[in-house]
Amino acid sequence: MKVVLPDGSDLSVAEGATAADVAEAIGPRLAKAAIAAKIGDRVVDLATPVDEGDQVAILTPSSEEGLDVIRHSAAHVLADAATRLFPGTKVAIGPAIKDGFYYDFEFPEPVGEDDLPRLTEEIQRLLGASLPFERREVSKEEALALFKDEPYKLELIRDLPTDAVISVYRQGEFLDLCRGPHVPDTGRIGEVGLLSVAGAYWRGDSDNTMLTRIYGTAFPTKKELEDYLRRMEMARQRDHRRLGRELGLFSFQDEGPGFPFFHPKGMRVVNALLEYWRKEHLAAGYEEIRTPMILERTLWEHSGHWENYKDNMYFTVIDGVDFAVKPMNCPGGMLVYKSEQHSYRDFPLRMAELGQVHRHEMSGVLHGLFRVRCFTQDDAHIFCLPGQVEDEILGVIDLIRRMYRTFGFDKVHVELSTRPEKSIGSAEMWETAERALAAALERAGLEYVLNPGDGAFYGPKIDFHIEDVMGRTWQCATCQLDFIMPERLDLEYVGEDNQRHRPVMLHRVVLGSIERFLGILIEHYGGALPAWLAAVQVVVVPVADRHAEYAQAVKSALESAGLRVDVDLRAESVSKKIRDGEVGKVPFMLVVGDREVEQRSVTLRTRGSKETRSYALAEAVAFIGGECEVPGVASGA
RNA sequence: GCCGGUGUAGCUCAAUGGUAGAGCAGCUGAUUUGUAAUCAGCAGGUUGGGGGUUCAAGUCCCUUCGCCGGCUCCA
Repeated sequence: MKVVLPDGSDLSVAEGATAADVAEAIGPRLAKAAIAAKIGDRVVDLATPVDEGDQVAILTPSSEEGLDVIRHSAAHVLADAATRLFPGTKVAIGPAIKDGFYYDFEFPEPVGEDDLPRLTEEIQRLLGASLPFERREVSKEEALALFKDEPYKLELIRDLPTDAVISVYRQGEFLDLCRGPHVPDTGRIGEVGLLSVAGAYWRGDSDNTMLTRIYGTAFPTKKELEDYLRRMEMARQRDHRRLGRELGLFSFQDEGPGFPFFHPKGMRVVNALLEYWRKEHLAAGYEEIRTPMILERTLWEHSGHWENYKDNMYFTVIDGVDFAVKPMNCPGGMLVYKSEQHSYRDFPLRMAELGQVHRHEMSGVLHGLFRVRCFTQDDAHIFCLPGQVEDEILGVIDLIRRMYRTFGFDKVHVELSTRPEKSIGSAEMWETAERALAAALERAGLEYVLNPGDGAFYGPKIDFHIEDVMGRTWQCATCQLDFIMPERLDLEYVGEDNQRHRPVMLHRVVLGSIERFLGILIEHYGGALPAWLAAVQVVVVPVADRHAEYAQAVKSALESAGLRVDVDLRAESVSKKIRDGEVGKVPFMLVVGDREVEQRSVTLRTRGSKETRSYALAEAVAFIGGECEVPGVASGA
């Protein structure tokens, strides 16, 4: 009989052959590397028989799918080790995930990070034993009997549809309910490392039991595992919380959990970022407004926030009247809109607001600048005619992509989120809004993923995810279409027909949260921000005290050009000052000594490079000034 | 919020239940330095807060606060 290989060629194999036989027939090296196979779209065990005409691909650990198989198998070995070391342990689930795997357990005694070395040792012993993975298909009754002492497995089995094929895998002493596939034996898993222990609810529901989750990862070779651990360590080195402190940008205090404090250098960066932001928004036809932090409760009741968002809001009482601290800027922006009459001729009206919002996040989710309780949204509300909606969305998409490219975020992936359970407005309104967003995406030629039920409570949204240098993705920009709040807050405009109409409103952010975006940038650049964003752009390094006066003159010249400059007058060696400048991620350092004083010049050293170059002072100011120029469209000046 | 971990000087970390220490940073002084750490000295602490056990607590117990990791990528 014949099977079809991925390159389209046919391969003859004996009747009753398995995927492993196919691998063998292709070549001994492939057979050795093979860990699973793909028949059609199905990933299967190597022991799976193939049929006449099947599309067969052999999986090795070098593919994503192959890695998933070895990691999922590693999870089973972890469960084997855990149940051996801690008798009485109940097992839950253990899938492969991005970059690794986990397994959830209910242990009879507390198990923590300290137990990982023992578990790792046991895993290594099991890997060395090359225990075969044996698959068996069983009836539901048999499955229930096999797992009678495993409450979580029983729950899973009971939830399976009646016609489901139930398979179990055994390796060593460990039997697990599992769809598979797995590697042929534990000797084929490669190198396994356990990473961390954490709590996790059974099925992610906080009403359920808290289980102990052990995270790990597996790679075909020790080298790859070590590379991975090194990359993790690199990401740890780039942690914005650490860099933020070391670079003196911001801090967190016990007195304000989740509320960041920005220090002078942090504000320099924020202000540079906002300068860029304002340039882009001015050019894109936005006006800027600012609305109050605290507004009356009744407003939030009208807008629907009270009903849908009050668990995340902070409240206060002023002169016996209930007020709320704003968690979003839209109602305030809409009051600005309502403060005067509008004509269709005003549209589209683009009102931006760098609005600081407060949201009561659960204490356990706070995380540096990434998840805070107080942040600045680069918000805007666009009021327009129904017929202008698509063009406005396209304009927003264009602005988002242009601004992201400035930071090297060239890859963007897009999601369209639809009506959530908790929401307001009629079904028709939602349908119209969802269709409009989809249409704009089609016109922009952007591919997107549908994310049902993840929209805001007042309307569907398009989310933009960026990818940083370490391959992590972040949702930042969002563009939401809202027919509902204009209705609830009774917004109007006078149309061409001299009648009153309801405007359509778009909510959108580009950077999302200024604080979070800064955190992303810090990690993306490893603290070495582009010169235009750097808190200190230039350090002037006098060689000896007698050069201090000239160094100050150099500083003044640079500052006159609008640059952020420090001069290092400490009685330290040049080497020490250079080192501190490098550690401080300063883009440019200017060394001035006898030579420079005499020639009215400077010697420039650029961050990360040992090479130096001499400039006349005026040339240096022009050059560095150019390098530090805030990007963006020319403001016309 | 929940589970686990953790909390010692500004930072990174030491200290069998028995006198709280080091490096860096800071300050003072000396040094005047040419591209990633000059030398010396000084100062720095209610060991997160509160309570308890003990002759004795940084260390053990309780409680509270902060921080760190995690809380469906579904056998």
